[in-house]
Amino acid sequence: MLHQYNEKQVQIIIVAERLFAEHGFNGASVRDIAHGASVNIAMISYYFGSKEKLLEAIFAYRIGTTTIQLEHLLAQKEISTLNKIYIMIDHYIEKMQNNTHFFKIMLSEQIKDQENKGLIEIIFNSKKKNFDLISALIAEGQKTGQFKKHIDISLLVSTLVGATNQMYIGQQYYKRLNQLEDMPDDKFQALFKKRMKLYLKNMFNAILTYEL
Amino acid sequence: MLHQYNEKQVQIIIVAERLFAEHGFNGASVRDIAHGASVNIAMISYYFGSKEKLLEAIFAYRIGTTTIQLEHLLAQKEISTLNKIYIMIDHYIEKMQNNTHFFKIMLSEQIKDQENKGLIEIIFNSKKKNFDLISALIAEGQKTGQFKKHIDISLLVSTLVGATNQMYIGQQYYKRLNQLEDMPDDKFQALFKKRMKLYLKNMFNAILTYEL
Amino acid sequence: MLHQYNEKQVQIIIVAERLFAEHGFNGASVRDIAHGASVNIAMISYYFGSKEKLLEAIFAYRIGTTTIQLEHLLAQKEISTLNKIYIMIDHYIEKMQNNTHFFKIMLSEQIKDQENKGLIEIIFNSKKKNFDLISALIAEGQKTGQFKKHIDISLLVSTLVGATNQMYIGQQYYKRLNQLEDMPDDKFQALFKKRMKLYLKNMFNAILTYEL
Amino acid sequence: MLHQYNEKQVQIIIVAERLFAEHGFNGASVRDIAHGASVNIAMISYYFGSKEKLLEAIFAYRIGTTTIQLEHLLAQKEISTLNKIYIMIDHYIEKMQNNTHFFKIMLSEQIKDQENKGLIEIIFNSKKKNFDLISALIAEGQKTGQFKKHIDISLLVSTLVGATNQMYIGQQYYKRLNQLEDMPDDKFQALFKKRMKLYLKNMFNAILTYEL
DNA sequence: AATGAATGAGTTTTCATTCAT
DNA sequence: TATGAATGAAAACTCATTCAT
Repeated sequence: MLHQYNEKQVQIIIVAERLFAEHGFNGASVRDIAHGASVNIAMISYYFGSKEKLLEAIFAYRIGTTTIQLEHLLAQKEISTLNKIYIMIDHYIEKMQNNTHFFKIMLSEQIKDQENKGLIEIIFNSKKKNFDLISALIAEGQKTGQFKKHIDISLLVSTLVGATNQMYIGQQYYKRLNQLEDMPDDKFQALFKKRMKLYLKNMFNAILTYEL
Repeated sequence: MLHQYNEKQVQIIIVAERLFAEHGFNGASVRDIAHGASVNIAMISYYFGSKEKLLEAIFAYRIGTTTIQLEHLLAQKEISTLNKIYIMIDHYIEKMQNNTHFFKIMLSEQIKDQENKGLIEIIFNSKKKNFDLISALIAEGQKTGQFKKHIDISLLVSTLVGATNQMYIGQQYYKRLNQLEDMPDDKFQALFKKRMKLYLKNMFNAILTYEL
Repeated sequence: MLHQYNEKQVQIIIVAERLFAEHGFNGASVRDIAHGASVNIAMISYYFGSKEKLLEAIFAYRIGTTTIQLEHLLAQKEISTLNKIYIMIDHYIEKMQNNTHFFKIMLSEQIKDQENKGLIEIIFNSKKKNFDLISALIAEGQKTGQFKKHIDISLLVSTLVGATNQMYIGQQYYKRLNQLEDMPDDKFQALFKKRMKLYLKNMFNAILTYEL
Repeated sequence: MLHQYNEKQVQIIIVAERLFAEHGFNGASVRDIAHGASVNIAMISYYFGSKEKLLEAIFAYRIGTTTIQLEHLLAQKEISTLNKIYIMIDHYIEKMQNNTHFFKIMLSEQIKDQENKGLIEIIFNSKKKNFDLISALIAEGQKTGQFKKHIDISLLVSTLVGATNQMYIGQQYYKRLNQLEDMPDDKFQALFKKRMKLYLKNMFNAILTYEL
């Protein structure tokens, strides 16, 4: 299951991830990836079999390491359910920021009509894990009466994922629409992240607790 | 401003839109588009100049016709502000469903590092319109005290757009996660749309009115 | 023999001549020519039959009008043979300067392996006329003892044509090699022409009169 | 500086040189060149980067090896200045005959409005070398009083180059104008070369020594 | 007589992959 | 194990010409 990639393979994966994110899967050429990773062109076929398999390798490399730590975090008893939601939001945003490239690829691949069956399964399993994790969390909150009944978990997850992605993708537009173009980029990033977190927490609080 | 495309040009645009959505911009070849539209390959250069320009034409074709009707709808006096929000949500979902391909392309192009400056402007202008429209709406609700203060419009729009997109994109996963695989597709679609609309309306109600 | 070209045809010929000279026959496209002449693309095939025929038309247009005036000039009795040579040189240089484009095309077409049989004949006839004209002139000079015997007329003509062409083509190199780059272009042109004429006259004088 | 081309690259260069000479740069297709050199089409991009770069490679390949031997020849002390001029003429004609294709390309590229800046420099440097070499030679002759004063070296070189090129290019016309069409081609070639050499030597003798 | 639309064959270049070593 | 060389297929685009009107 857990592939062990050697140094050069990881090098290739990192570069490929960036180029796939920046130009799309078809827009990034094996040549460019090889050049970016300072390896011979033939190495990509040699190591991964094909360009498609390289994409899968990226998923295998990134997805393996993710959910576990969150699981542990959420298992802790002394934290309130709502705080766990907040932690999850923070966690998601941080993870997205640290894996921008991968998040973009993941989104891109979901948009397309996926010819690649392998990826569909990988993505489904990842979603399933999130779904189960959050289901448990919501159930916990509902049992204590903190959260309202009848919450569509799938749509709730889509809300978190979709809203966050969209915010992140639309960062530059946010800058312009809110006249923050003069702010230096690192300052803006910090401000933006703060606002996102606050906004999403308020939103989830509202969604989960406010009954019409 | 408003390009008038002839029958064959529209034919090409429709096919290109579908193929760009299904395979990405670089994944769809001019050859395939020409074949799909039953025109000679050279016609695409002849009519649009280049593949990139064809993409821009798709945007020009789709974006021109959109916001106007919504503007009129929201201008009506006898509808309550909250209902206008609901109308907007319905409108967005319907529009998305009727323009799936275009929505996917739009999202795809936002994900990539946009080399195409023309598109960035087109997308920005579209976002600006939505932003202004919703800003006015929210302000209206705030003035009457229905909506809470301090709402980040940009993030709110991102929430609508992102959540809806993500739901729509993840439809097939939704089906599997909620054990609806046996339901015929048209029935599922109807059910899904109903749930989305309901969910989003509740969500927006909560977001806009619930003060911590 | 003498085609009569209408206004639009002449327009096309002028533009084609320039573009063929600047980019070569294959480097200049019918599209560019049509655009440059502000006519419909189809007009070129319509008027001339094909791109190749257009090239022939340029030759027909340019060659028809040339030698006659020189013939008259050289027929005059009161001018000395050597002065006639000088007149011919001046005439050739002026003609070249006023028909740069055509001269370039003519040279270009001679360089290539000529697939176009029509052109070969046209060029041959033009050469034949020059040959005959100069033969008569030289014979005249030889009869009076002014010119030396045994002059290879073909090579002599090649010398005039080739040297002048080469000088003209290499103008910019001349400028740089002789450190005249700061001189304004019109001044340089005048100087260059003056030098060419003087040089060639001296040269021909030497060639024709100096016996080892 | 001096590129080292491998066997296949040289193969391509030789074929490209011929085809560029015969049909012009734009008239010769990469496909034809590849076919002529019995290599895969992609190899041309692979080896040279592009068609234009291939043209530059031809220049690099041909120009590197030329002037050196002439320099040595002219450096010899025991040969009279005039004889050096004769040697130079013989040398130039032989070189032209052995590099017909390249000479044609060189001329072609000078005729066109050169978009290719690289080539301009290459050609200029080559001209500069010839210019310097001949300048020294002429100065030598002038010092001994053999040659007349005030000789425009640039125009003199143009005369040699232009006249010789023009003669060579107009070979077939020469044949017809001098009724030598029945002579077998190899015999004609030999005769023609002999006549050219003799003619040019006489001409240069006259030009350099005959003062009006 | 004149032309906008259309076309098939052509262009150069790049692609992901495989081969020979 | 690793790689420079090589390749066939495909890419987007342009070509000169013709068609329908």
